[in-house]
Amino acid sequence: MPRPRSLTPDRLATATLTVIDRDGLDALTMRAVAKELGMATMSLYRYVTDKDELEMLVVDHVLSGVNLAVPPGDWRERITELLSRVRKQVLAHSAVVPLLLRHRHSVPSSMVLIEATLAILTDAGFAGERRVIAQRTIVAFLFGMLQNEHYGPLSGPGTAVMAAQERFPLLAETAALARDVAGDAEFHKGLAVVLRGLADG
Amino acid sequence: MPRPRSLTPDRLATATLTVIDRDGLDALTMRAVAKELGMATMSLYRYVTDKDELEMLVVDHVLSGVNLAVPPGDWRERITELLSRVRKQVLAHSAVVPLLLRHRHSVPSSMVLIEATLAILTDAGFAGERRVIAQRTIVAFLFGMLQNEHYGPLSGPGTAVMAAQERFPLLAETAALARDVAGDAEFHKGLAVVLRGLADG
DNA sequence: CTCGTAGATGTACGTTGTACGCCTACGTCG
DNA sequence: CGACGTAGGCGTACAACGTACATCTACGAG
Repeated sequence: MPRPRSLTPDRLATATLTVIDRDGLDALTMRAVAKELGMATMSLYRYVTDKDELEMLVVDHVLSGVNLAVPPGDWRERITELLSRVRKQVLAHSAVVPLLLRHRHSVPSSMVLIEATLAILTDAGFAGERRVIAQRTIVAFLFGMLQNEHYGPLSGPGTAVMAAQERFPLLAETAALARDVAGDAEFHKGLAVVLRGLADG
Repeated sequence: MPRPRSLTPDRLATATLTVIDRDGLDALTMRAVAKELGMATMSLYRYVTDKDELEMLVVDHVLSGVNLAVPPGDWRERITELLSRVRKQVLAHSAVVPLLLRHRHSVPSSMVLIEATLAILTDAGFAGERRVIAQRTIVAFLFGMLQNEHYGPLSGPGTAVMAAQERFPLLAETAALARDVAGDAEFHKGLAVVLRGLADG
């Protein structure tokens, strides 16, 4: 009846994502988002109950950008395609990774994502507890790997430090090798391991 | 020469962990830790440069509690034993999980843990890039699964919500099944999948 | 006993999330 | 077409946080 809303959840999520992408996660404050939208800080609270809900909006927005319609084919290729799309979408906004890890269980789009994964698995003959384990293992790998890539990329300084550790010879040797492994290759080869294990189970 | 230090890093980490275990992660403030130690807030800064370093101290302390001397035997059993110990140790302080995810790449004890894993893998004949992938995949699984268990345990309310989703039939069916899967079983069966995939590679 | 050094502390400031109360613009109804 | 009630928008204010800074103090070495 009264004054209409001037913001959509999507617009709010987009503005928040803009702030994060431009200035980093530390710069994500209610004041910064409000300024980005050209409105007063407290006005945001007409749309979210607190900052956590704003963060969930962003996470949901990012995950919603993934195209879930993977072409038919071998189930392993389909899972690989789906997860690659998620990874690509996430890496396009890498500063949101910490938020993703925290809120992925609470956003609607993650249910959509899980349903898509389960559809592929079901098509491939997975059922019952075996499907539960498959689903959870795949998701654990996906987000574990995103975490690896975000906090400790093989090409990053951490690997260099490890390569110089005389106290840990295997670590040093492995880290030296790892510096030449691209993130893409790491992800796909790791995923291949998981999928092979699923196929043989 | 002058006044000796009254705190060891270990004592600082223990006090911090006490606060976290007792009052939760939100209650982790410099003031709370100082009170726990019976000293002034600013005194902590003689031992850490900022709060992040305090958090790393805790993470390192927790991971250091893992006994890395796994008995000889089949490499898959050895990896399973090692990861189970890490998991057990972490679940004994489950409120630190978010800190663990954030800081695990920056603490010394994680290098020790990686070295131990690499030793088992090397014994089993893993080498070169294959060992790099194996290591990273195992770690991704471990922390991805801990994340799963912490933020969205199969026995938790999230699963109940999913089981009631009419819009997502597969999700609902799978979630209903999942409620009966214990965390232990989930972890071990998922790990078995990963290890099988590694063996066949 | 004295002294220099580094540990311990108290105060204070800037930043954050957000509770609260007021003002205002709009859709609806007379 | 005008008055009204409702919900959106906003400004102020506050408590809690991390931590910079200046000061005081207790100890080991001489």
